[in-house]
Amino acid sequence: MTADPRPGRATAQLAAPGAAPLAHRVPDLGALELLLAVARLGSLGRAARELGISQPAASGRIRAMERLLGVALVDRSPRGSRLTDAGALVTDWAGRVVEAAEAFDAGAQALRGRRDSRLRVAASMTIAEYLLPGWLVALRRARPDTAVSLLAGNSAAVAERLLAHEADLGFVEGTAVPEGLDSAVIGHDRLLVVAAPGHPWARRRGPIDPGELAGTALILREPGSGTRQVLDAGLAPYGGVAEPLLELASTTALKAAAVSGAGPCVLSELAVGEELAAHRLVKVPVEGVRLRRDLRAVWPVGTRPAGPARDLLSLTRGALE
Amino acid sequence: MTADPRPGRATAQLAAPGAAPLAHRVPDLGALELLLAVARLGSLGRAARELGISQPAASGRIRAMERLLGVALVDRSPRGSRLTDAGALVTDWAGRVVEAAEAFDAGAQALRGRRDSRLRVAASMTIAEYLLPGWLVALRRARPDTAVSLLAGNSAAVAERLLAHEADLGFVEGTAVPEGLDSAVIGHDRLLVVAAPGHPWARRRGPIDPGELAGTALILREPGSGTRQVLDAGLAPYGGVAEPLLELASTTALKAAAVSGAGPCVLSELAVGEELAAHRLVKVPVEGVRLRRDLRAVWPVGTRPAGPARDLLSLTRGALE
DNA sequence: CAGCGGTCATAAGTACAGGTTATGACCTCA
DNA sequence: TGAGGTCATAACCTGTACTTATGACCGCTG
Repeated sequence: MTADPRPGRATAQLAAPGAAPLAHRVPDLGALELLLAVARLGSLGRAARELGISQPAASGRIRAMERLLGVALVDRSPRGSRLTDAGALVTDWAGRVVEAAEAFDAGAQALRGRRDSRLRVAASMTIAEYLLPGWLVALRRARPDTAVSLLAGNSAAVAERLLAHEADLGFVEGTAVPEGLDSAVIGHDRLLVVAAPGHPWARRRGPIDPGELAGTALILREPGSGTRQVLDAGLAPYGGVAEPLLELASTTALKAAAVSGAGPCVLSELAVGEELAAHRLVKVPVEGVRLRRDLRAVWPVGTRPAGPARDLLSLTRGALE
Repeated sequence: MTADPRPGRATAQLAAPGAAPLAHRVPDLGALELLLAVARLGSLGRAARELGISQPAASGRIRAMERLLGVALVDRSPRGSRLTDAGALVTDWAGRVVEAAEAFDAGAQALRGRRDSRLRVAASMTIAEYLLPGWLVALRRARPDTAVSLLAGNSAAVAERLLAHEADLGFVEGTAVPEGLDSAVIGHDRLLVVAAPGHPWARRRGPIDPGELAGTALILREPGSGTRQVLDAGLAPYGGVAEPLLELASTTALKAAAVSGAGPCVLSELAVGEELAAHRLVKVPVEGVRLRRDLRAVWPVGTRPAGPARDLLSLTRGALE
């Protein structure tokens, strides 16, 4: 991924908010996990046992977390521990962090997976980034001993792996299905125009029209990337996209630039769920242009997905609109 | 928070998947933050400087993370570091964890907030749990030096604080606006029926009807809680809700029980976004009954929200459907 | 009432992860 | 060729989080 072309600028704004690194103000994952266990089991000792640590360790960790947050989290009594009101809130927030960490873990395990793993998945970047981790968490719950390996690349690479029998199931986005593959549409992905809440476009009343979009300098992925192709095609009738404001090579960099207020940006709705919910980015409605593509599961013609591949495929069905 | 009434059972299933605690398989928050900084800045040294640590520390941490994940994450070159393909994937997953941690931090800071803070917010549990952290992250970006304090309770408690001038802005869910308060609807919340993917209801073709829902033993919040009231009211024409399968006092416990397959469960759509996306729970369509309530911002009559309260209020507008 | 089984807290000792500074190797560019 | 950037290695330090051992408290039960 290319470095941000203007290192100092966008960066400073992003790094500003907390000053001190996040890690010093947020308990570590172990502590959050422990808190969830305490909430669920109603006892420090039992929670400790579940996580494989001693009771005093658990006691100390919770206390450290309470000191860090400056709030009592659990009411200790001689017959168990219950969450305080504040503890209930904190526990829910902790749950979201742990869920994200589980998705991370599921993805990481698949990434590390050896060549001889049971289920070998090849997926396009967008799907691998935003959808697969969730599916893998679900798959691991359903089939705990399925080892998955993951290879991420573009459509051509996915097709190549499948046809070489180096992957059992593939996922691609885009309009055309590569030669030699059967496919099933499992969902759709729309491109959104988003901007920081402070940007003029965020305050507009009505939607913008394609001509205006085409005439504005945007923050975009590099030409040739999936999202860029869809945008180019969609805006071709209106003169094509204008010279980009910035061209970045990763979705993360794109979002960081947009959040920092560099300008409006176009990317997959899958990539910005969190940012929209947290109101760090705002959706800008666009009228009269359909920026949308299919998400497909693919496999070599003839070989109906079976076993774990079939399980994973059925998980993805109906998971999306 | 009530402890899970059947400690061993539901627990074992939940704890099973990874065996080893998550924290040992996922890098800590500091490492994830560092990785994001490297991705953004294109250099280990610069990332280290941004986080206030030395360059060798950053180098070592990234290396430790690569060893943990078993994958090369960055390509080091004498003129900077770029992410590998795998690194780009991991960085995106890391971004989601860090985002969740930021929301946690924003909430925690507000919770700890002293009485004399600038903006004092009182909110109902559901809003405090699922929406406020995101808004606070956004608010901190817009107004970095606004200190916020948060008090969570039921509608009556929120009203009390506002009328006693111990809070500047409140958020409540439910149909009736407490006496003496002005309000603005900022969104809606629907109750969903959800079940584990393995549950029979998850495989149904058509929607279930209210009579069947009323006749089935469900996992519910305790009577008197906001979600329970809405459900009771909605199902009253059909004979009211059946004797619950389980009655739990926290949303987290509810979800844990449902995920573990104990049975279908009814809760706010706000609470299950993650679980639905990860396919750990499945939405069960219900026909002919409207389980929905308004989410409102409230303040004492006469006192139009001003200053930071006004900022926060405007953030919430249009953030939801 | 004594004693058992459960809770949590405290204390003392150890191990290691992550930090530091100092230094060196490598590349690029003026 | 030397200056300025990159990253890696080495030796050392420190604090955190763990361990085990113990004690205080509560409630149930014989």
